[in-house]
Amino acid sequence: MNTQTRKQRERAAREDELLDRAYELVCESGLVALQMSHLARAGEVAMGTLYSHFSSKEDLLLALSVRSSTYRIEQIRRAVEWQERSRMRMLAVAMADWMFMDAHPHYAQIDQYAMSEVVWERASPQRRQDFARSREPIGELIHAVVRDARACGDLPEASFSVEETPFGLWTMLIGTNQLTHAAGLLEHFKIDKPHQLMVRHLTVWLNGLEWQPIMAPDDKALSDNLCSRLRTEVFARDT
Amino acid sequence: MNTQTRKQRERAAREDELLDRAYELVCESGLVALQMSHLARAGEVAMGTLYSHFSSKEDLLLALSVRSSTYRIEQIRRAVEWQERSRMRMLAVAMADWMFMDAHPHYAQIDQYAMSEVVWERASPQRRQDFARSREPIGELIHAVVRDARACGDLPEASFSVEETPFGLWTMLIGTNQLTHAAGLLEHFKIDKPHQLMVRHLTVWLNGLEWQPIMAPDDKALSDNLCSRLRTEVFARDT
DNA sequence: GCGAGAAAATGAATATGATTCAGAAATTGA
DNA sequence: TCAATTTCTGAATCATATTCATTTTCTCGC
Repeated sequence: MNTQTRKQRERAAREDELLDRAYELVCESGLVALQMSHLARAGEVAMGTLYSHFSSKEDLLLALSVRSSTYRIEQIRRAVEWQERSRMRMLAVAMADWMFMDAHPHYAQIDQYAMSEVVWERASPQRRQDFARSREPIGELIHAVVRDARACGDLPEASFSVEETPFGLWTMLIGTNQLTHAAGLLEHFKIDKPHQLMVRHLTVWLNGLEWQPIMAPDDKALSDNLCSRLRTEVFARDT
Repeated sequence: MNTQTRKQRERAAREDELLDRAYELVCESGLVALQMSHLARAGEVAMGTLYSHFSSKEDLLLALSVRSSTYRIEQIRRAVEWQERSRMRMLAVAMADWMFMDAHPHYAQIDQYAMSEVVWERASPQRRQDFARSREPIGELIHAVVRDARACGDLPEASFSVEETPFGLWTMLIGTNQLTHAAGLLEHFKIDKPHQLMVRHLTVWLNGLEWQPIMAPDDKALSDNLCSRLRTEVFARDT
């Protein structure tokens, strides 16, 4: 435990502190209004120090997105560890993500913005790699569910590799999130509750994969029931 | 045909001209490098004139996205008018969109960026409405396919309304596009050809809807065949 | 504990680029 | 033709991200 590491730890702690402050600022006045000088003031550091942590504003935003992974992972882990059949757990993963975004709309917004090429390209390569790595555990958790499902025969062997299987879920989650952020657009197309609708389409998709037990996508009671069970059994006592 | 309308037409023509130039600039040096002053120079107008057309840079970007609708619609119309069973046409819609994005990656990028809250919020309310309206025909085209499918019994009556039915397709398209723009991320998760993979997941989803005739998602030959038939029969002689 | 050298922090100055607006030019209508 | 109105102009302004010459703090051999 030499000096070097202590310094590094302190530095990491401050970076975390700065990200906390940045997130607070976003919550207070919105992502559009986030300014580096405000963050420097809020974090009680000079501009130069701020820039020694984040190579650009975009780098900071991607760092925020990296940070959100921790919370997401925690939610998803609970969903995956639920004592239920694999298909329910898969659906729970989607709900976990949704509940995360519902509880932290600003993270949802930042995540979406960070993945636009404009931000992605201006962030440092290091940060981009951090981002990819920070999401790895989510992949692993979900892949484990796929493997379980295959092992117990709930999910037939298909041409999809384990890695390819969750792609449909992933794109629906991201697509729904993106549509949600264009205020007024979904209303225009008579889409009322995008997340609920997404869950129904996920049910359709799971049926298409022949993931047992097959469910009726119009079983609203089941979906509501699942949702409330998740809230009480899996995500109890959360923010 | 009084003076007023002629003037309005001229104004609209210039706006179109400016959008042409803006798109060219994006193609030449990228979205990140797009500058209002460059556009003013390229379009041979003063800054003030530029701002009389677009209330902000973000407004311009959303206008570009609106403009891309025209091209998208043309592609999708062809797909929808294809002389095939409804399910094939639905898949063709997705491919049309993909082919559009493949042929115009910069529009794909702009569309995605424009739908981030940061851009969306800073664009004028008028432009946002224009955007929603510009996408309406796409909705109508797709809804027509759903109605056809229902009418001829290819798609069973389900709890989804006609408007709700394409949501799964829509989110997969948007989600795939977004993931594609975060360079390196998909590679990190061992996803090789996102668009092809998306088509396979769409097949799964269509199967889940019980949209006849049911197809095997792993039928690579079929997917490739569909793709090449589309190219020759539907989108022949395109950019 | 002391001081030279290295590392880190500072924030005023700079740079970039979006946006404005007072005046110039063009158009309209009597 | 010309006063009123509309449109256009681009230099000036403003907002902010980013830099870097100085100052401060830390490290370590003596």
